[in-house]
Amino acid sequence: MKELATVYNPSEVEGKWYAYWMEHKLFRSTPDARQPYTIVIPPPNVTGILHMGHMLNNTIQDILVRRARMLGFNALWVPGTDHASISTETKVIAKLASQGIKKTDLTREQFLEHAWDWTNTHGGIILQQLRKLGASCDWDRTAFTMDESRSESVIKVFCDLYDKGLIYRGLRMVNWDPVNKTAISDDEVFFEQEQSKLYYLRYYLADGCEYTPATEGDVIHTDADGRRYAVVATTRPETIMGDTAMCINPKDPKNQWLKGMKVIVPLVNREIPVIEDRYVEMDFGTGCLKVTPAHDKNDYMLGQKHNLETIDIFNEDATVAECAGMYVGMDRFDCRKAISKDLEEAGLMEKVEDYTNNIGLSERTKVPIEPRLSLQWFVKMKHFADESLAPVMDDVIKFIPEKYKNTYRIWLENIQDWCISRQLWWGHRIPAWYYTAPGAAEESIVVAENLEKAVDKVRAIAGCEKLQPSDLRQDEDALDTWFSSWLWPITLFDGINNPGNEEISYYYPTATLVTGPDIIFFWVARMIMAGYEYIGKEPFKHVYFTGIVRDKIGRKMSKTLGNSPDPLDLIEKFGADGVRMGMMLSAPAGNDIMFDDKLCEQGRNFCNKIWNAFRLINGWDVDENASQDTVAALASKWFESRLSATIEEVNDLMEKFRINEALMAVYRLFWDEFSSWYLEMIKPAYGKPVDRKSLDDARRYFDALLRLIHPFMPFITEELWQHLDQRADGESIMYAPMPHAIEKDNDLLDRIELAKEIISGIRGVRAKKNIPAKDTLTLNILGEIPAEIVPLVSKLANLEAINTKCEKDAAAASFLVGTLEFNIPLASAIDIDAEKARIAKEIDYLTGFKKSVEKKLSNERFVNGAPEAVVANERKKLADAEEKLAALQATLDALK
RNA sequence: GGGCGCUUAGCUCAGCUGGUUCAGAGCGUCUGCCUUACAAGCAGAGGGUCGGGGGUUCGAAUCCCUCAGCGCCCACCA
Repeated sequence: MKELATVYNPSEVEGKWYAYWMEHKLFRSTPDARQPYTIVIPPPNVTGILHMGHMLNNTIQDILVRRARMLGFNALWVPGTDHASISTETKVIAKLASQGIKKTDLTREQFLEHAWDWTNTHGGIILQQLRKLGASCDWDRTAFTMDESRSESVIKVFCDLYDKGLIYRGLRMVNWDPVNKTAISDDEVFFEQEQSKLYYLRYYLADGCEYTPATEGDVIHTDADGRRYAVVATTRPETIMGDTAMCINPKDPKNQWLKGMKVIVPLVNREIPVIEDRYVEMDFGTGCLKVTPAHDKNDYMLGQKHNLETIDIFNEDATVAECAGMYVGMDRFDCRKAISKDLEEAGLMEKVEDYTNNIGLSERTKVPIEPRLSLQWFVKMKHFADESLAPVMDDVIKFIPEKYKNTYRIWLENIQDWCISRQLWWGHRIPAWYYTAPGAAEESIVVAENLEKAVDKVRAIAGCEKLQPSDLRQDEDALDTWFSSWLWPITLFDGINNPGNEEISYYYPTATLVTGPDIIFFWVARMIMAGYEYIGKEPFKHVYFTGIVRDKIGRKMSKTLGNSPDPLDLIEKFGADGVRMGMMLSAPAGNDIMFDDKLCEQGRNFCNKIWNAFRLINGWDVDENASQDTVAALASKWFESRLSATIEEVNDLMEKFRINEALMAVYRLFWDEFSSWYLEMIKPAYGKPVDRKSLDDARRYFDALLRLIHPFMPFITEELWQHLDQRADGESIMYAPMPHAIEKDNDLLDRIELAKEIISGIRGVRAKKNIPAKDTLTLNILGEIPAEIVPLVSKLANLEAINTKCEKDAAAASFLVGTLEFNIPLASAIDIDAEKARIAKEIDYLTGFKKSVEKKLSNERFVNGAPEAVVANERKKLADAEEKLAALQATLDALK
């Protein structure tokens, strides 16, 4: 065999094996007789690039898929991308802007052409990057939320829900961006503290209002002319033209006198009623709230509740509208200044205070959001919420970690209808058409999969037989991105267009969804809803929520902070396997991970460890005639059990999705048990050959270890697995079975642990006494150890003799394992004072320990109350302590 | 404001329904080693009264109360 470098070089092998896997279509899955194990990728934004969050997320998915594959499942990981309407449209607009093109100068068709160009050039870069990570996706299935099959499904579902009466068009208060003239979603609004003013405005009682005698506590304002008025505190005086009520808290003692009154909106001189609602905070301002249903979310809620009129006083660009009757055409902020001045001059401004409040700004244009009523499309959620709560609460769909069940439940219990229309072009266009029936005063709506069908539908209506396609006008809006994402696990298998087909029947429900808790509502919950609605089954069995990747001091990774490493640079530096391990080492489910390059370094070091262990085994010459010596035979028997123990542990941990702990278990098995102990046990003397049996055993264990590690570190394990034996072309560790646990010999495991402790004790003496490893020593045991482990201890501790049943030797270095004492006679005299001090210290500790145990045992309530086993155990502790103390005392006495 | 969660070694975290796998792991630190697989390594060592206080119990890192600090989600007071 050819000589291997002492350092593993990932870049030399990773590309090679990925190409090999692709060439032999090893990621490919089609339905067959095996059990399926399916994961659908949370589709990244089509124009996005790989960041650390993706690394974490996709590493986990790959680990799960690769493991399932080796466990004999027909494992499928479906990749794809999301059209991400808002984000992509924003990027395209920005790109056009840099070329001096405004979106408003383009037709919808022209814009979409640019968007598709952009998508096709930048699209899928992220999927290419995933390959560097080793992602074992079935690339032949790569999907896009806006490709033909997915689009068709989305439109079908829209029509279906509309026909079922679950989609409707209605008014809703949206976050309006007056610059882009579009509604934006809540998550695109960010809040900032702003120094603003609180204006106190006079609302005079309307003429003819019966005066209500003041009750105690009433705060009644009267001006110089004796006219009574209420005072309203507002940050937005420019909206008074839209006032349709004043609201007080019915329990507010200050404002009892206002009950049932009407007041006059200042400057506007319109009468509005005083309404009562507990929503109003009595302590804020004067306890009087002006209600402007068209321009505030809560006011809208009040308006609905109390049947108030809604006056929309702003245009799309947030200038004052015609219907306001005054300040028409003025920008909202100019209007605020003007109106404030006019109020002041009219004596209607009581006072102005400085005030700090949170104000919502558009993430895109940084201008304050204008809450605005507009006609939007909605999905009724009640029906869906009812169906999708129980499966999660009953663990039909298991959330990991479980705490998110709560979050999920609370959201569902307070669910609001889902606004699915967006004033965007990039996305699935809403399949609704408007037409005016002959003689009708208003437009009607028809929903259909396409224009042709829409026309057919319209013509079927009496009186509309002669309408032409050109008489129909399609809705301009696009659907919310999530309206395609929520179908993802279904549409990937064509379950909408082709219900009950082989693929959907086989791959659905999928096994595990790996995603972030931030999209539990947007995506996870809605997939569950769609799953039950369209397939009648849950979309996945498990949802594994990852944490957020932060930097090592806990800050979120962000472009502006520049604290986010480029994943590809990391792979370049540490190898994909090293980075994967680095990601996984500190990533318990649901916890944020503090990412540190150091962790990747640890991963890289582990690769190197594996590499060198292979070099060792690989370099041994075999003596075909030699038989296995007792130490190697024992080591082999032991390691088989030790391996099984970890296999069991890993199985258990993986089942609980404690992936980082599983990885750590494997890491320690390989590094400590296999490399530091097993290989040292069987290692032939320098220059000597190894016997055939020992080599075969070692290679067999190494093979098993590679398989155990492969899901975590696919590249190095493939490389070495291929080196380990002659493999046929197309053969891969990817399909080698995951090792199974055999029945463990627990007594043997205990005996070897004892041997290890003795060896460590001897090494400890060497370290303390500065005795080089190559100097042989004699070990005297004041008792016995199992004969079986004697040669093993002798070999690893480099002993020339082991004597049992020895007498105490005052001149020897000593140590205890359990209650058994070991002496090592030393050539040079031991430092008696130091030794005495050490032993005295130990006696001190043990005496204290003994006392506490005795105290416990002399407590009748403990002896009577505690379980038998616990009491027996305490007795043993006491006996052991006494034995140890006696031994130590004897040593101490001997030293004197 | 409502809800959820966290606080254990220098750092990142395990410790399930209270009692030998209860004080653990990895990394880091310290000491000694270039020992012929690996210095990206080997051997050894030190390190925490489990956030503070109180309670329940024979017994509490573990259960209850309380205080302090941190984080997340939702709703955001005009």
